[in-house]
Amino acid sequence: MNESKICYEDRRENWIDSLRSRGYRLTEPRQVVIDVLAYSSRALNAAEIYDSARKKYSSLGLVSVYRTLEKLEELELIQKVHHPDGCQSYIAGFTGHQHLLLCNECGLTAFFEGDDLVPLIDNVSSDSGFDIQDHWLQFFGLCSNCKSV
Amino acid sequence: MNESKICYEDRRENWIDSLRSRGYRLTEPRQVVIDVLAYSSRALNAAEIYDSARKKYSSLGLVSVYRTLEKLEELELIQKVHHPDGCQSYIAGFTGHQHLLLCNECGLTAFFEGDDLVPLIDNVSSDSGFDIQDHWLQFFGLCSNCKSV
DNA sequence: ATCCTTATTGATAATGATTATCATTATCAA
DNA sequence: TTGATAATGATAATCATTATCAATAAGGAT
Ligand SMILES: [Mn+2]
Ligand SMILES: [Mn+2]
Ligand SMILES: [Zn+2]
Ligand SMILES: [Zn+2]
Repeated sequence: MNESKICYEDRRENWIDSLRSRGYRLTEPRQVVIDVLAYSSRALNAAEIYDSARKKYSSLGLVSVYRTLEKLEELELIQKVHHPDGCQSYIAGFTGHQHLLLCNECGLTAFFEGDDLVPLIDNVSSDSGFDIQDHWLQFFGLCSNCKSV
Repeated sequence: MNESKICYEDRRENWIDSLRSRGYRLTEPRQVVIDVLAYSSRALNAAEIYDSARKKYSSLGLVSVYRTLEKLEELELIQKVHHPDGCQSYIAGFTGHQHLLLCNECGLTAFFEGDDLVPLIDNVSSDSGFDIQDHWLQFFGLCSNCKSV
């Protein structure tokens, strides 16, 4: 039994439930977009999702991809991924306090947690006079597959 | 004597010297763009720079703003600032190992250093199998002016 | 100081990504 | 099954950025 497959399936169910409980209708365009993104381990932009989802549902319109992304982002089920060469791709949203880890080679995305920035934030606060409210932290590197090639 | 003014003036000189030593000509469009950005404590996008620089040089073309930004970025004198609502604005580049601190209210940008992420990077590396090469760290909050209002 | 080469410019058109419009279709509660 | 209307795909519009090109101006050579 594949552990990660179960996780992806749960994610798909959760996204669909969230849409429905918000009163949004469950349509085929939304389903195929969700099927692509909920199972992806890489961040995908609208065009990539469109290409992939059309293999299952060829009459899908690109505009519906944008509209579905908008809904999923509004419900905080997905989030934009910022990257040196583009900030318009999406991946599943964080659960709890997590940050992103991105493979520079294949784009694989992973989450990590356990950062403790409190001492640094205290120092920077008193040095700068800022009241620091949020932080972005993101790691880049090579995933285990790509580093061994 | 104003300390920060001297710093901005040095930055301006440095950018102009860098352009010239790279063989680029020193033109009025480039000078007014540099004058805006080198003295700015907020990240600015092309349109904002255009509006501001035209007050000094009204025949400036928007395209020349883009072209100048391209050159300055190529020379690593400026850098893009990623922000929840836009990633096309620029600020002076880092000197050494620095990170950004942004005011959510007025956009004031400051630099900080002194982060030590090595222990975290070691943990995440062994947990994930990634070879971590780079990191992005950015703080958001309220600057000393905005927090007291 | 005057030429001359050519990098640079601004006006304009083209591109590409995202968003708005609208008649048609499909969802889902009644 | 029906009906109100949310959602769709086709299409057009918008917006930011990039490409084209003839005219201009920077700056080294004379
Ligand atoms: Mn954190
Ligand atoms: Mn750092
Ligand atoms: Zn990889
Ligand atoms: Zn970004």
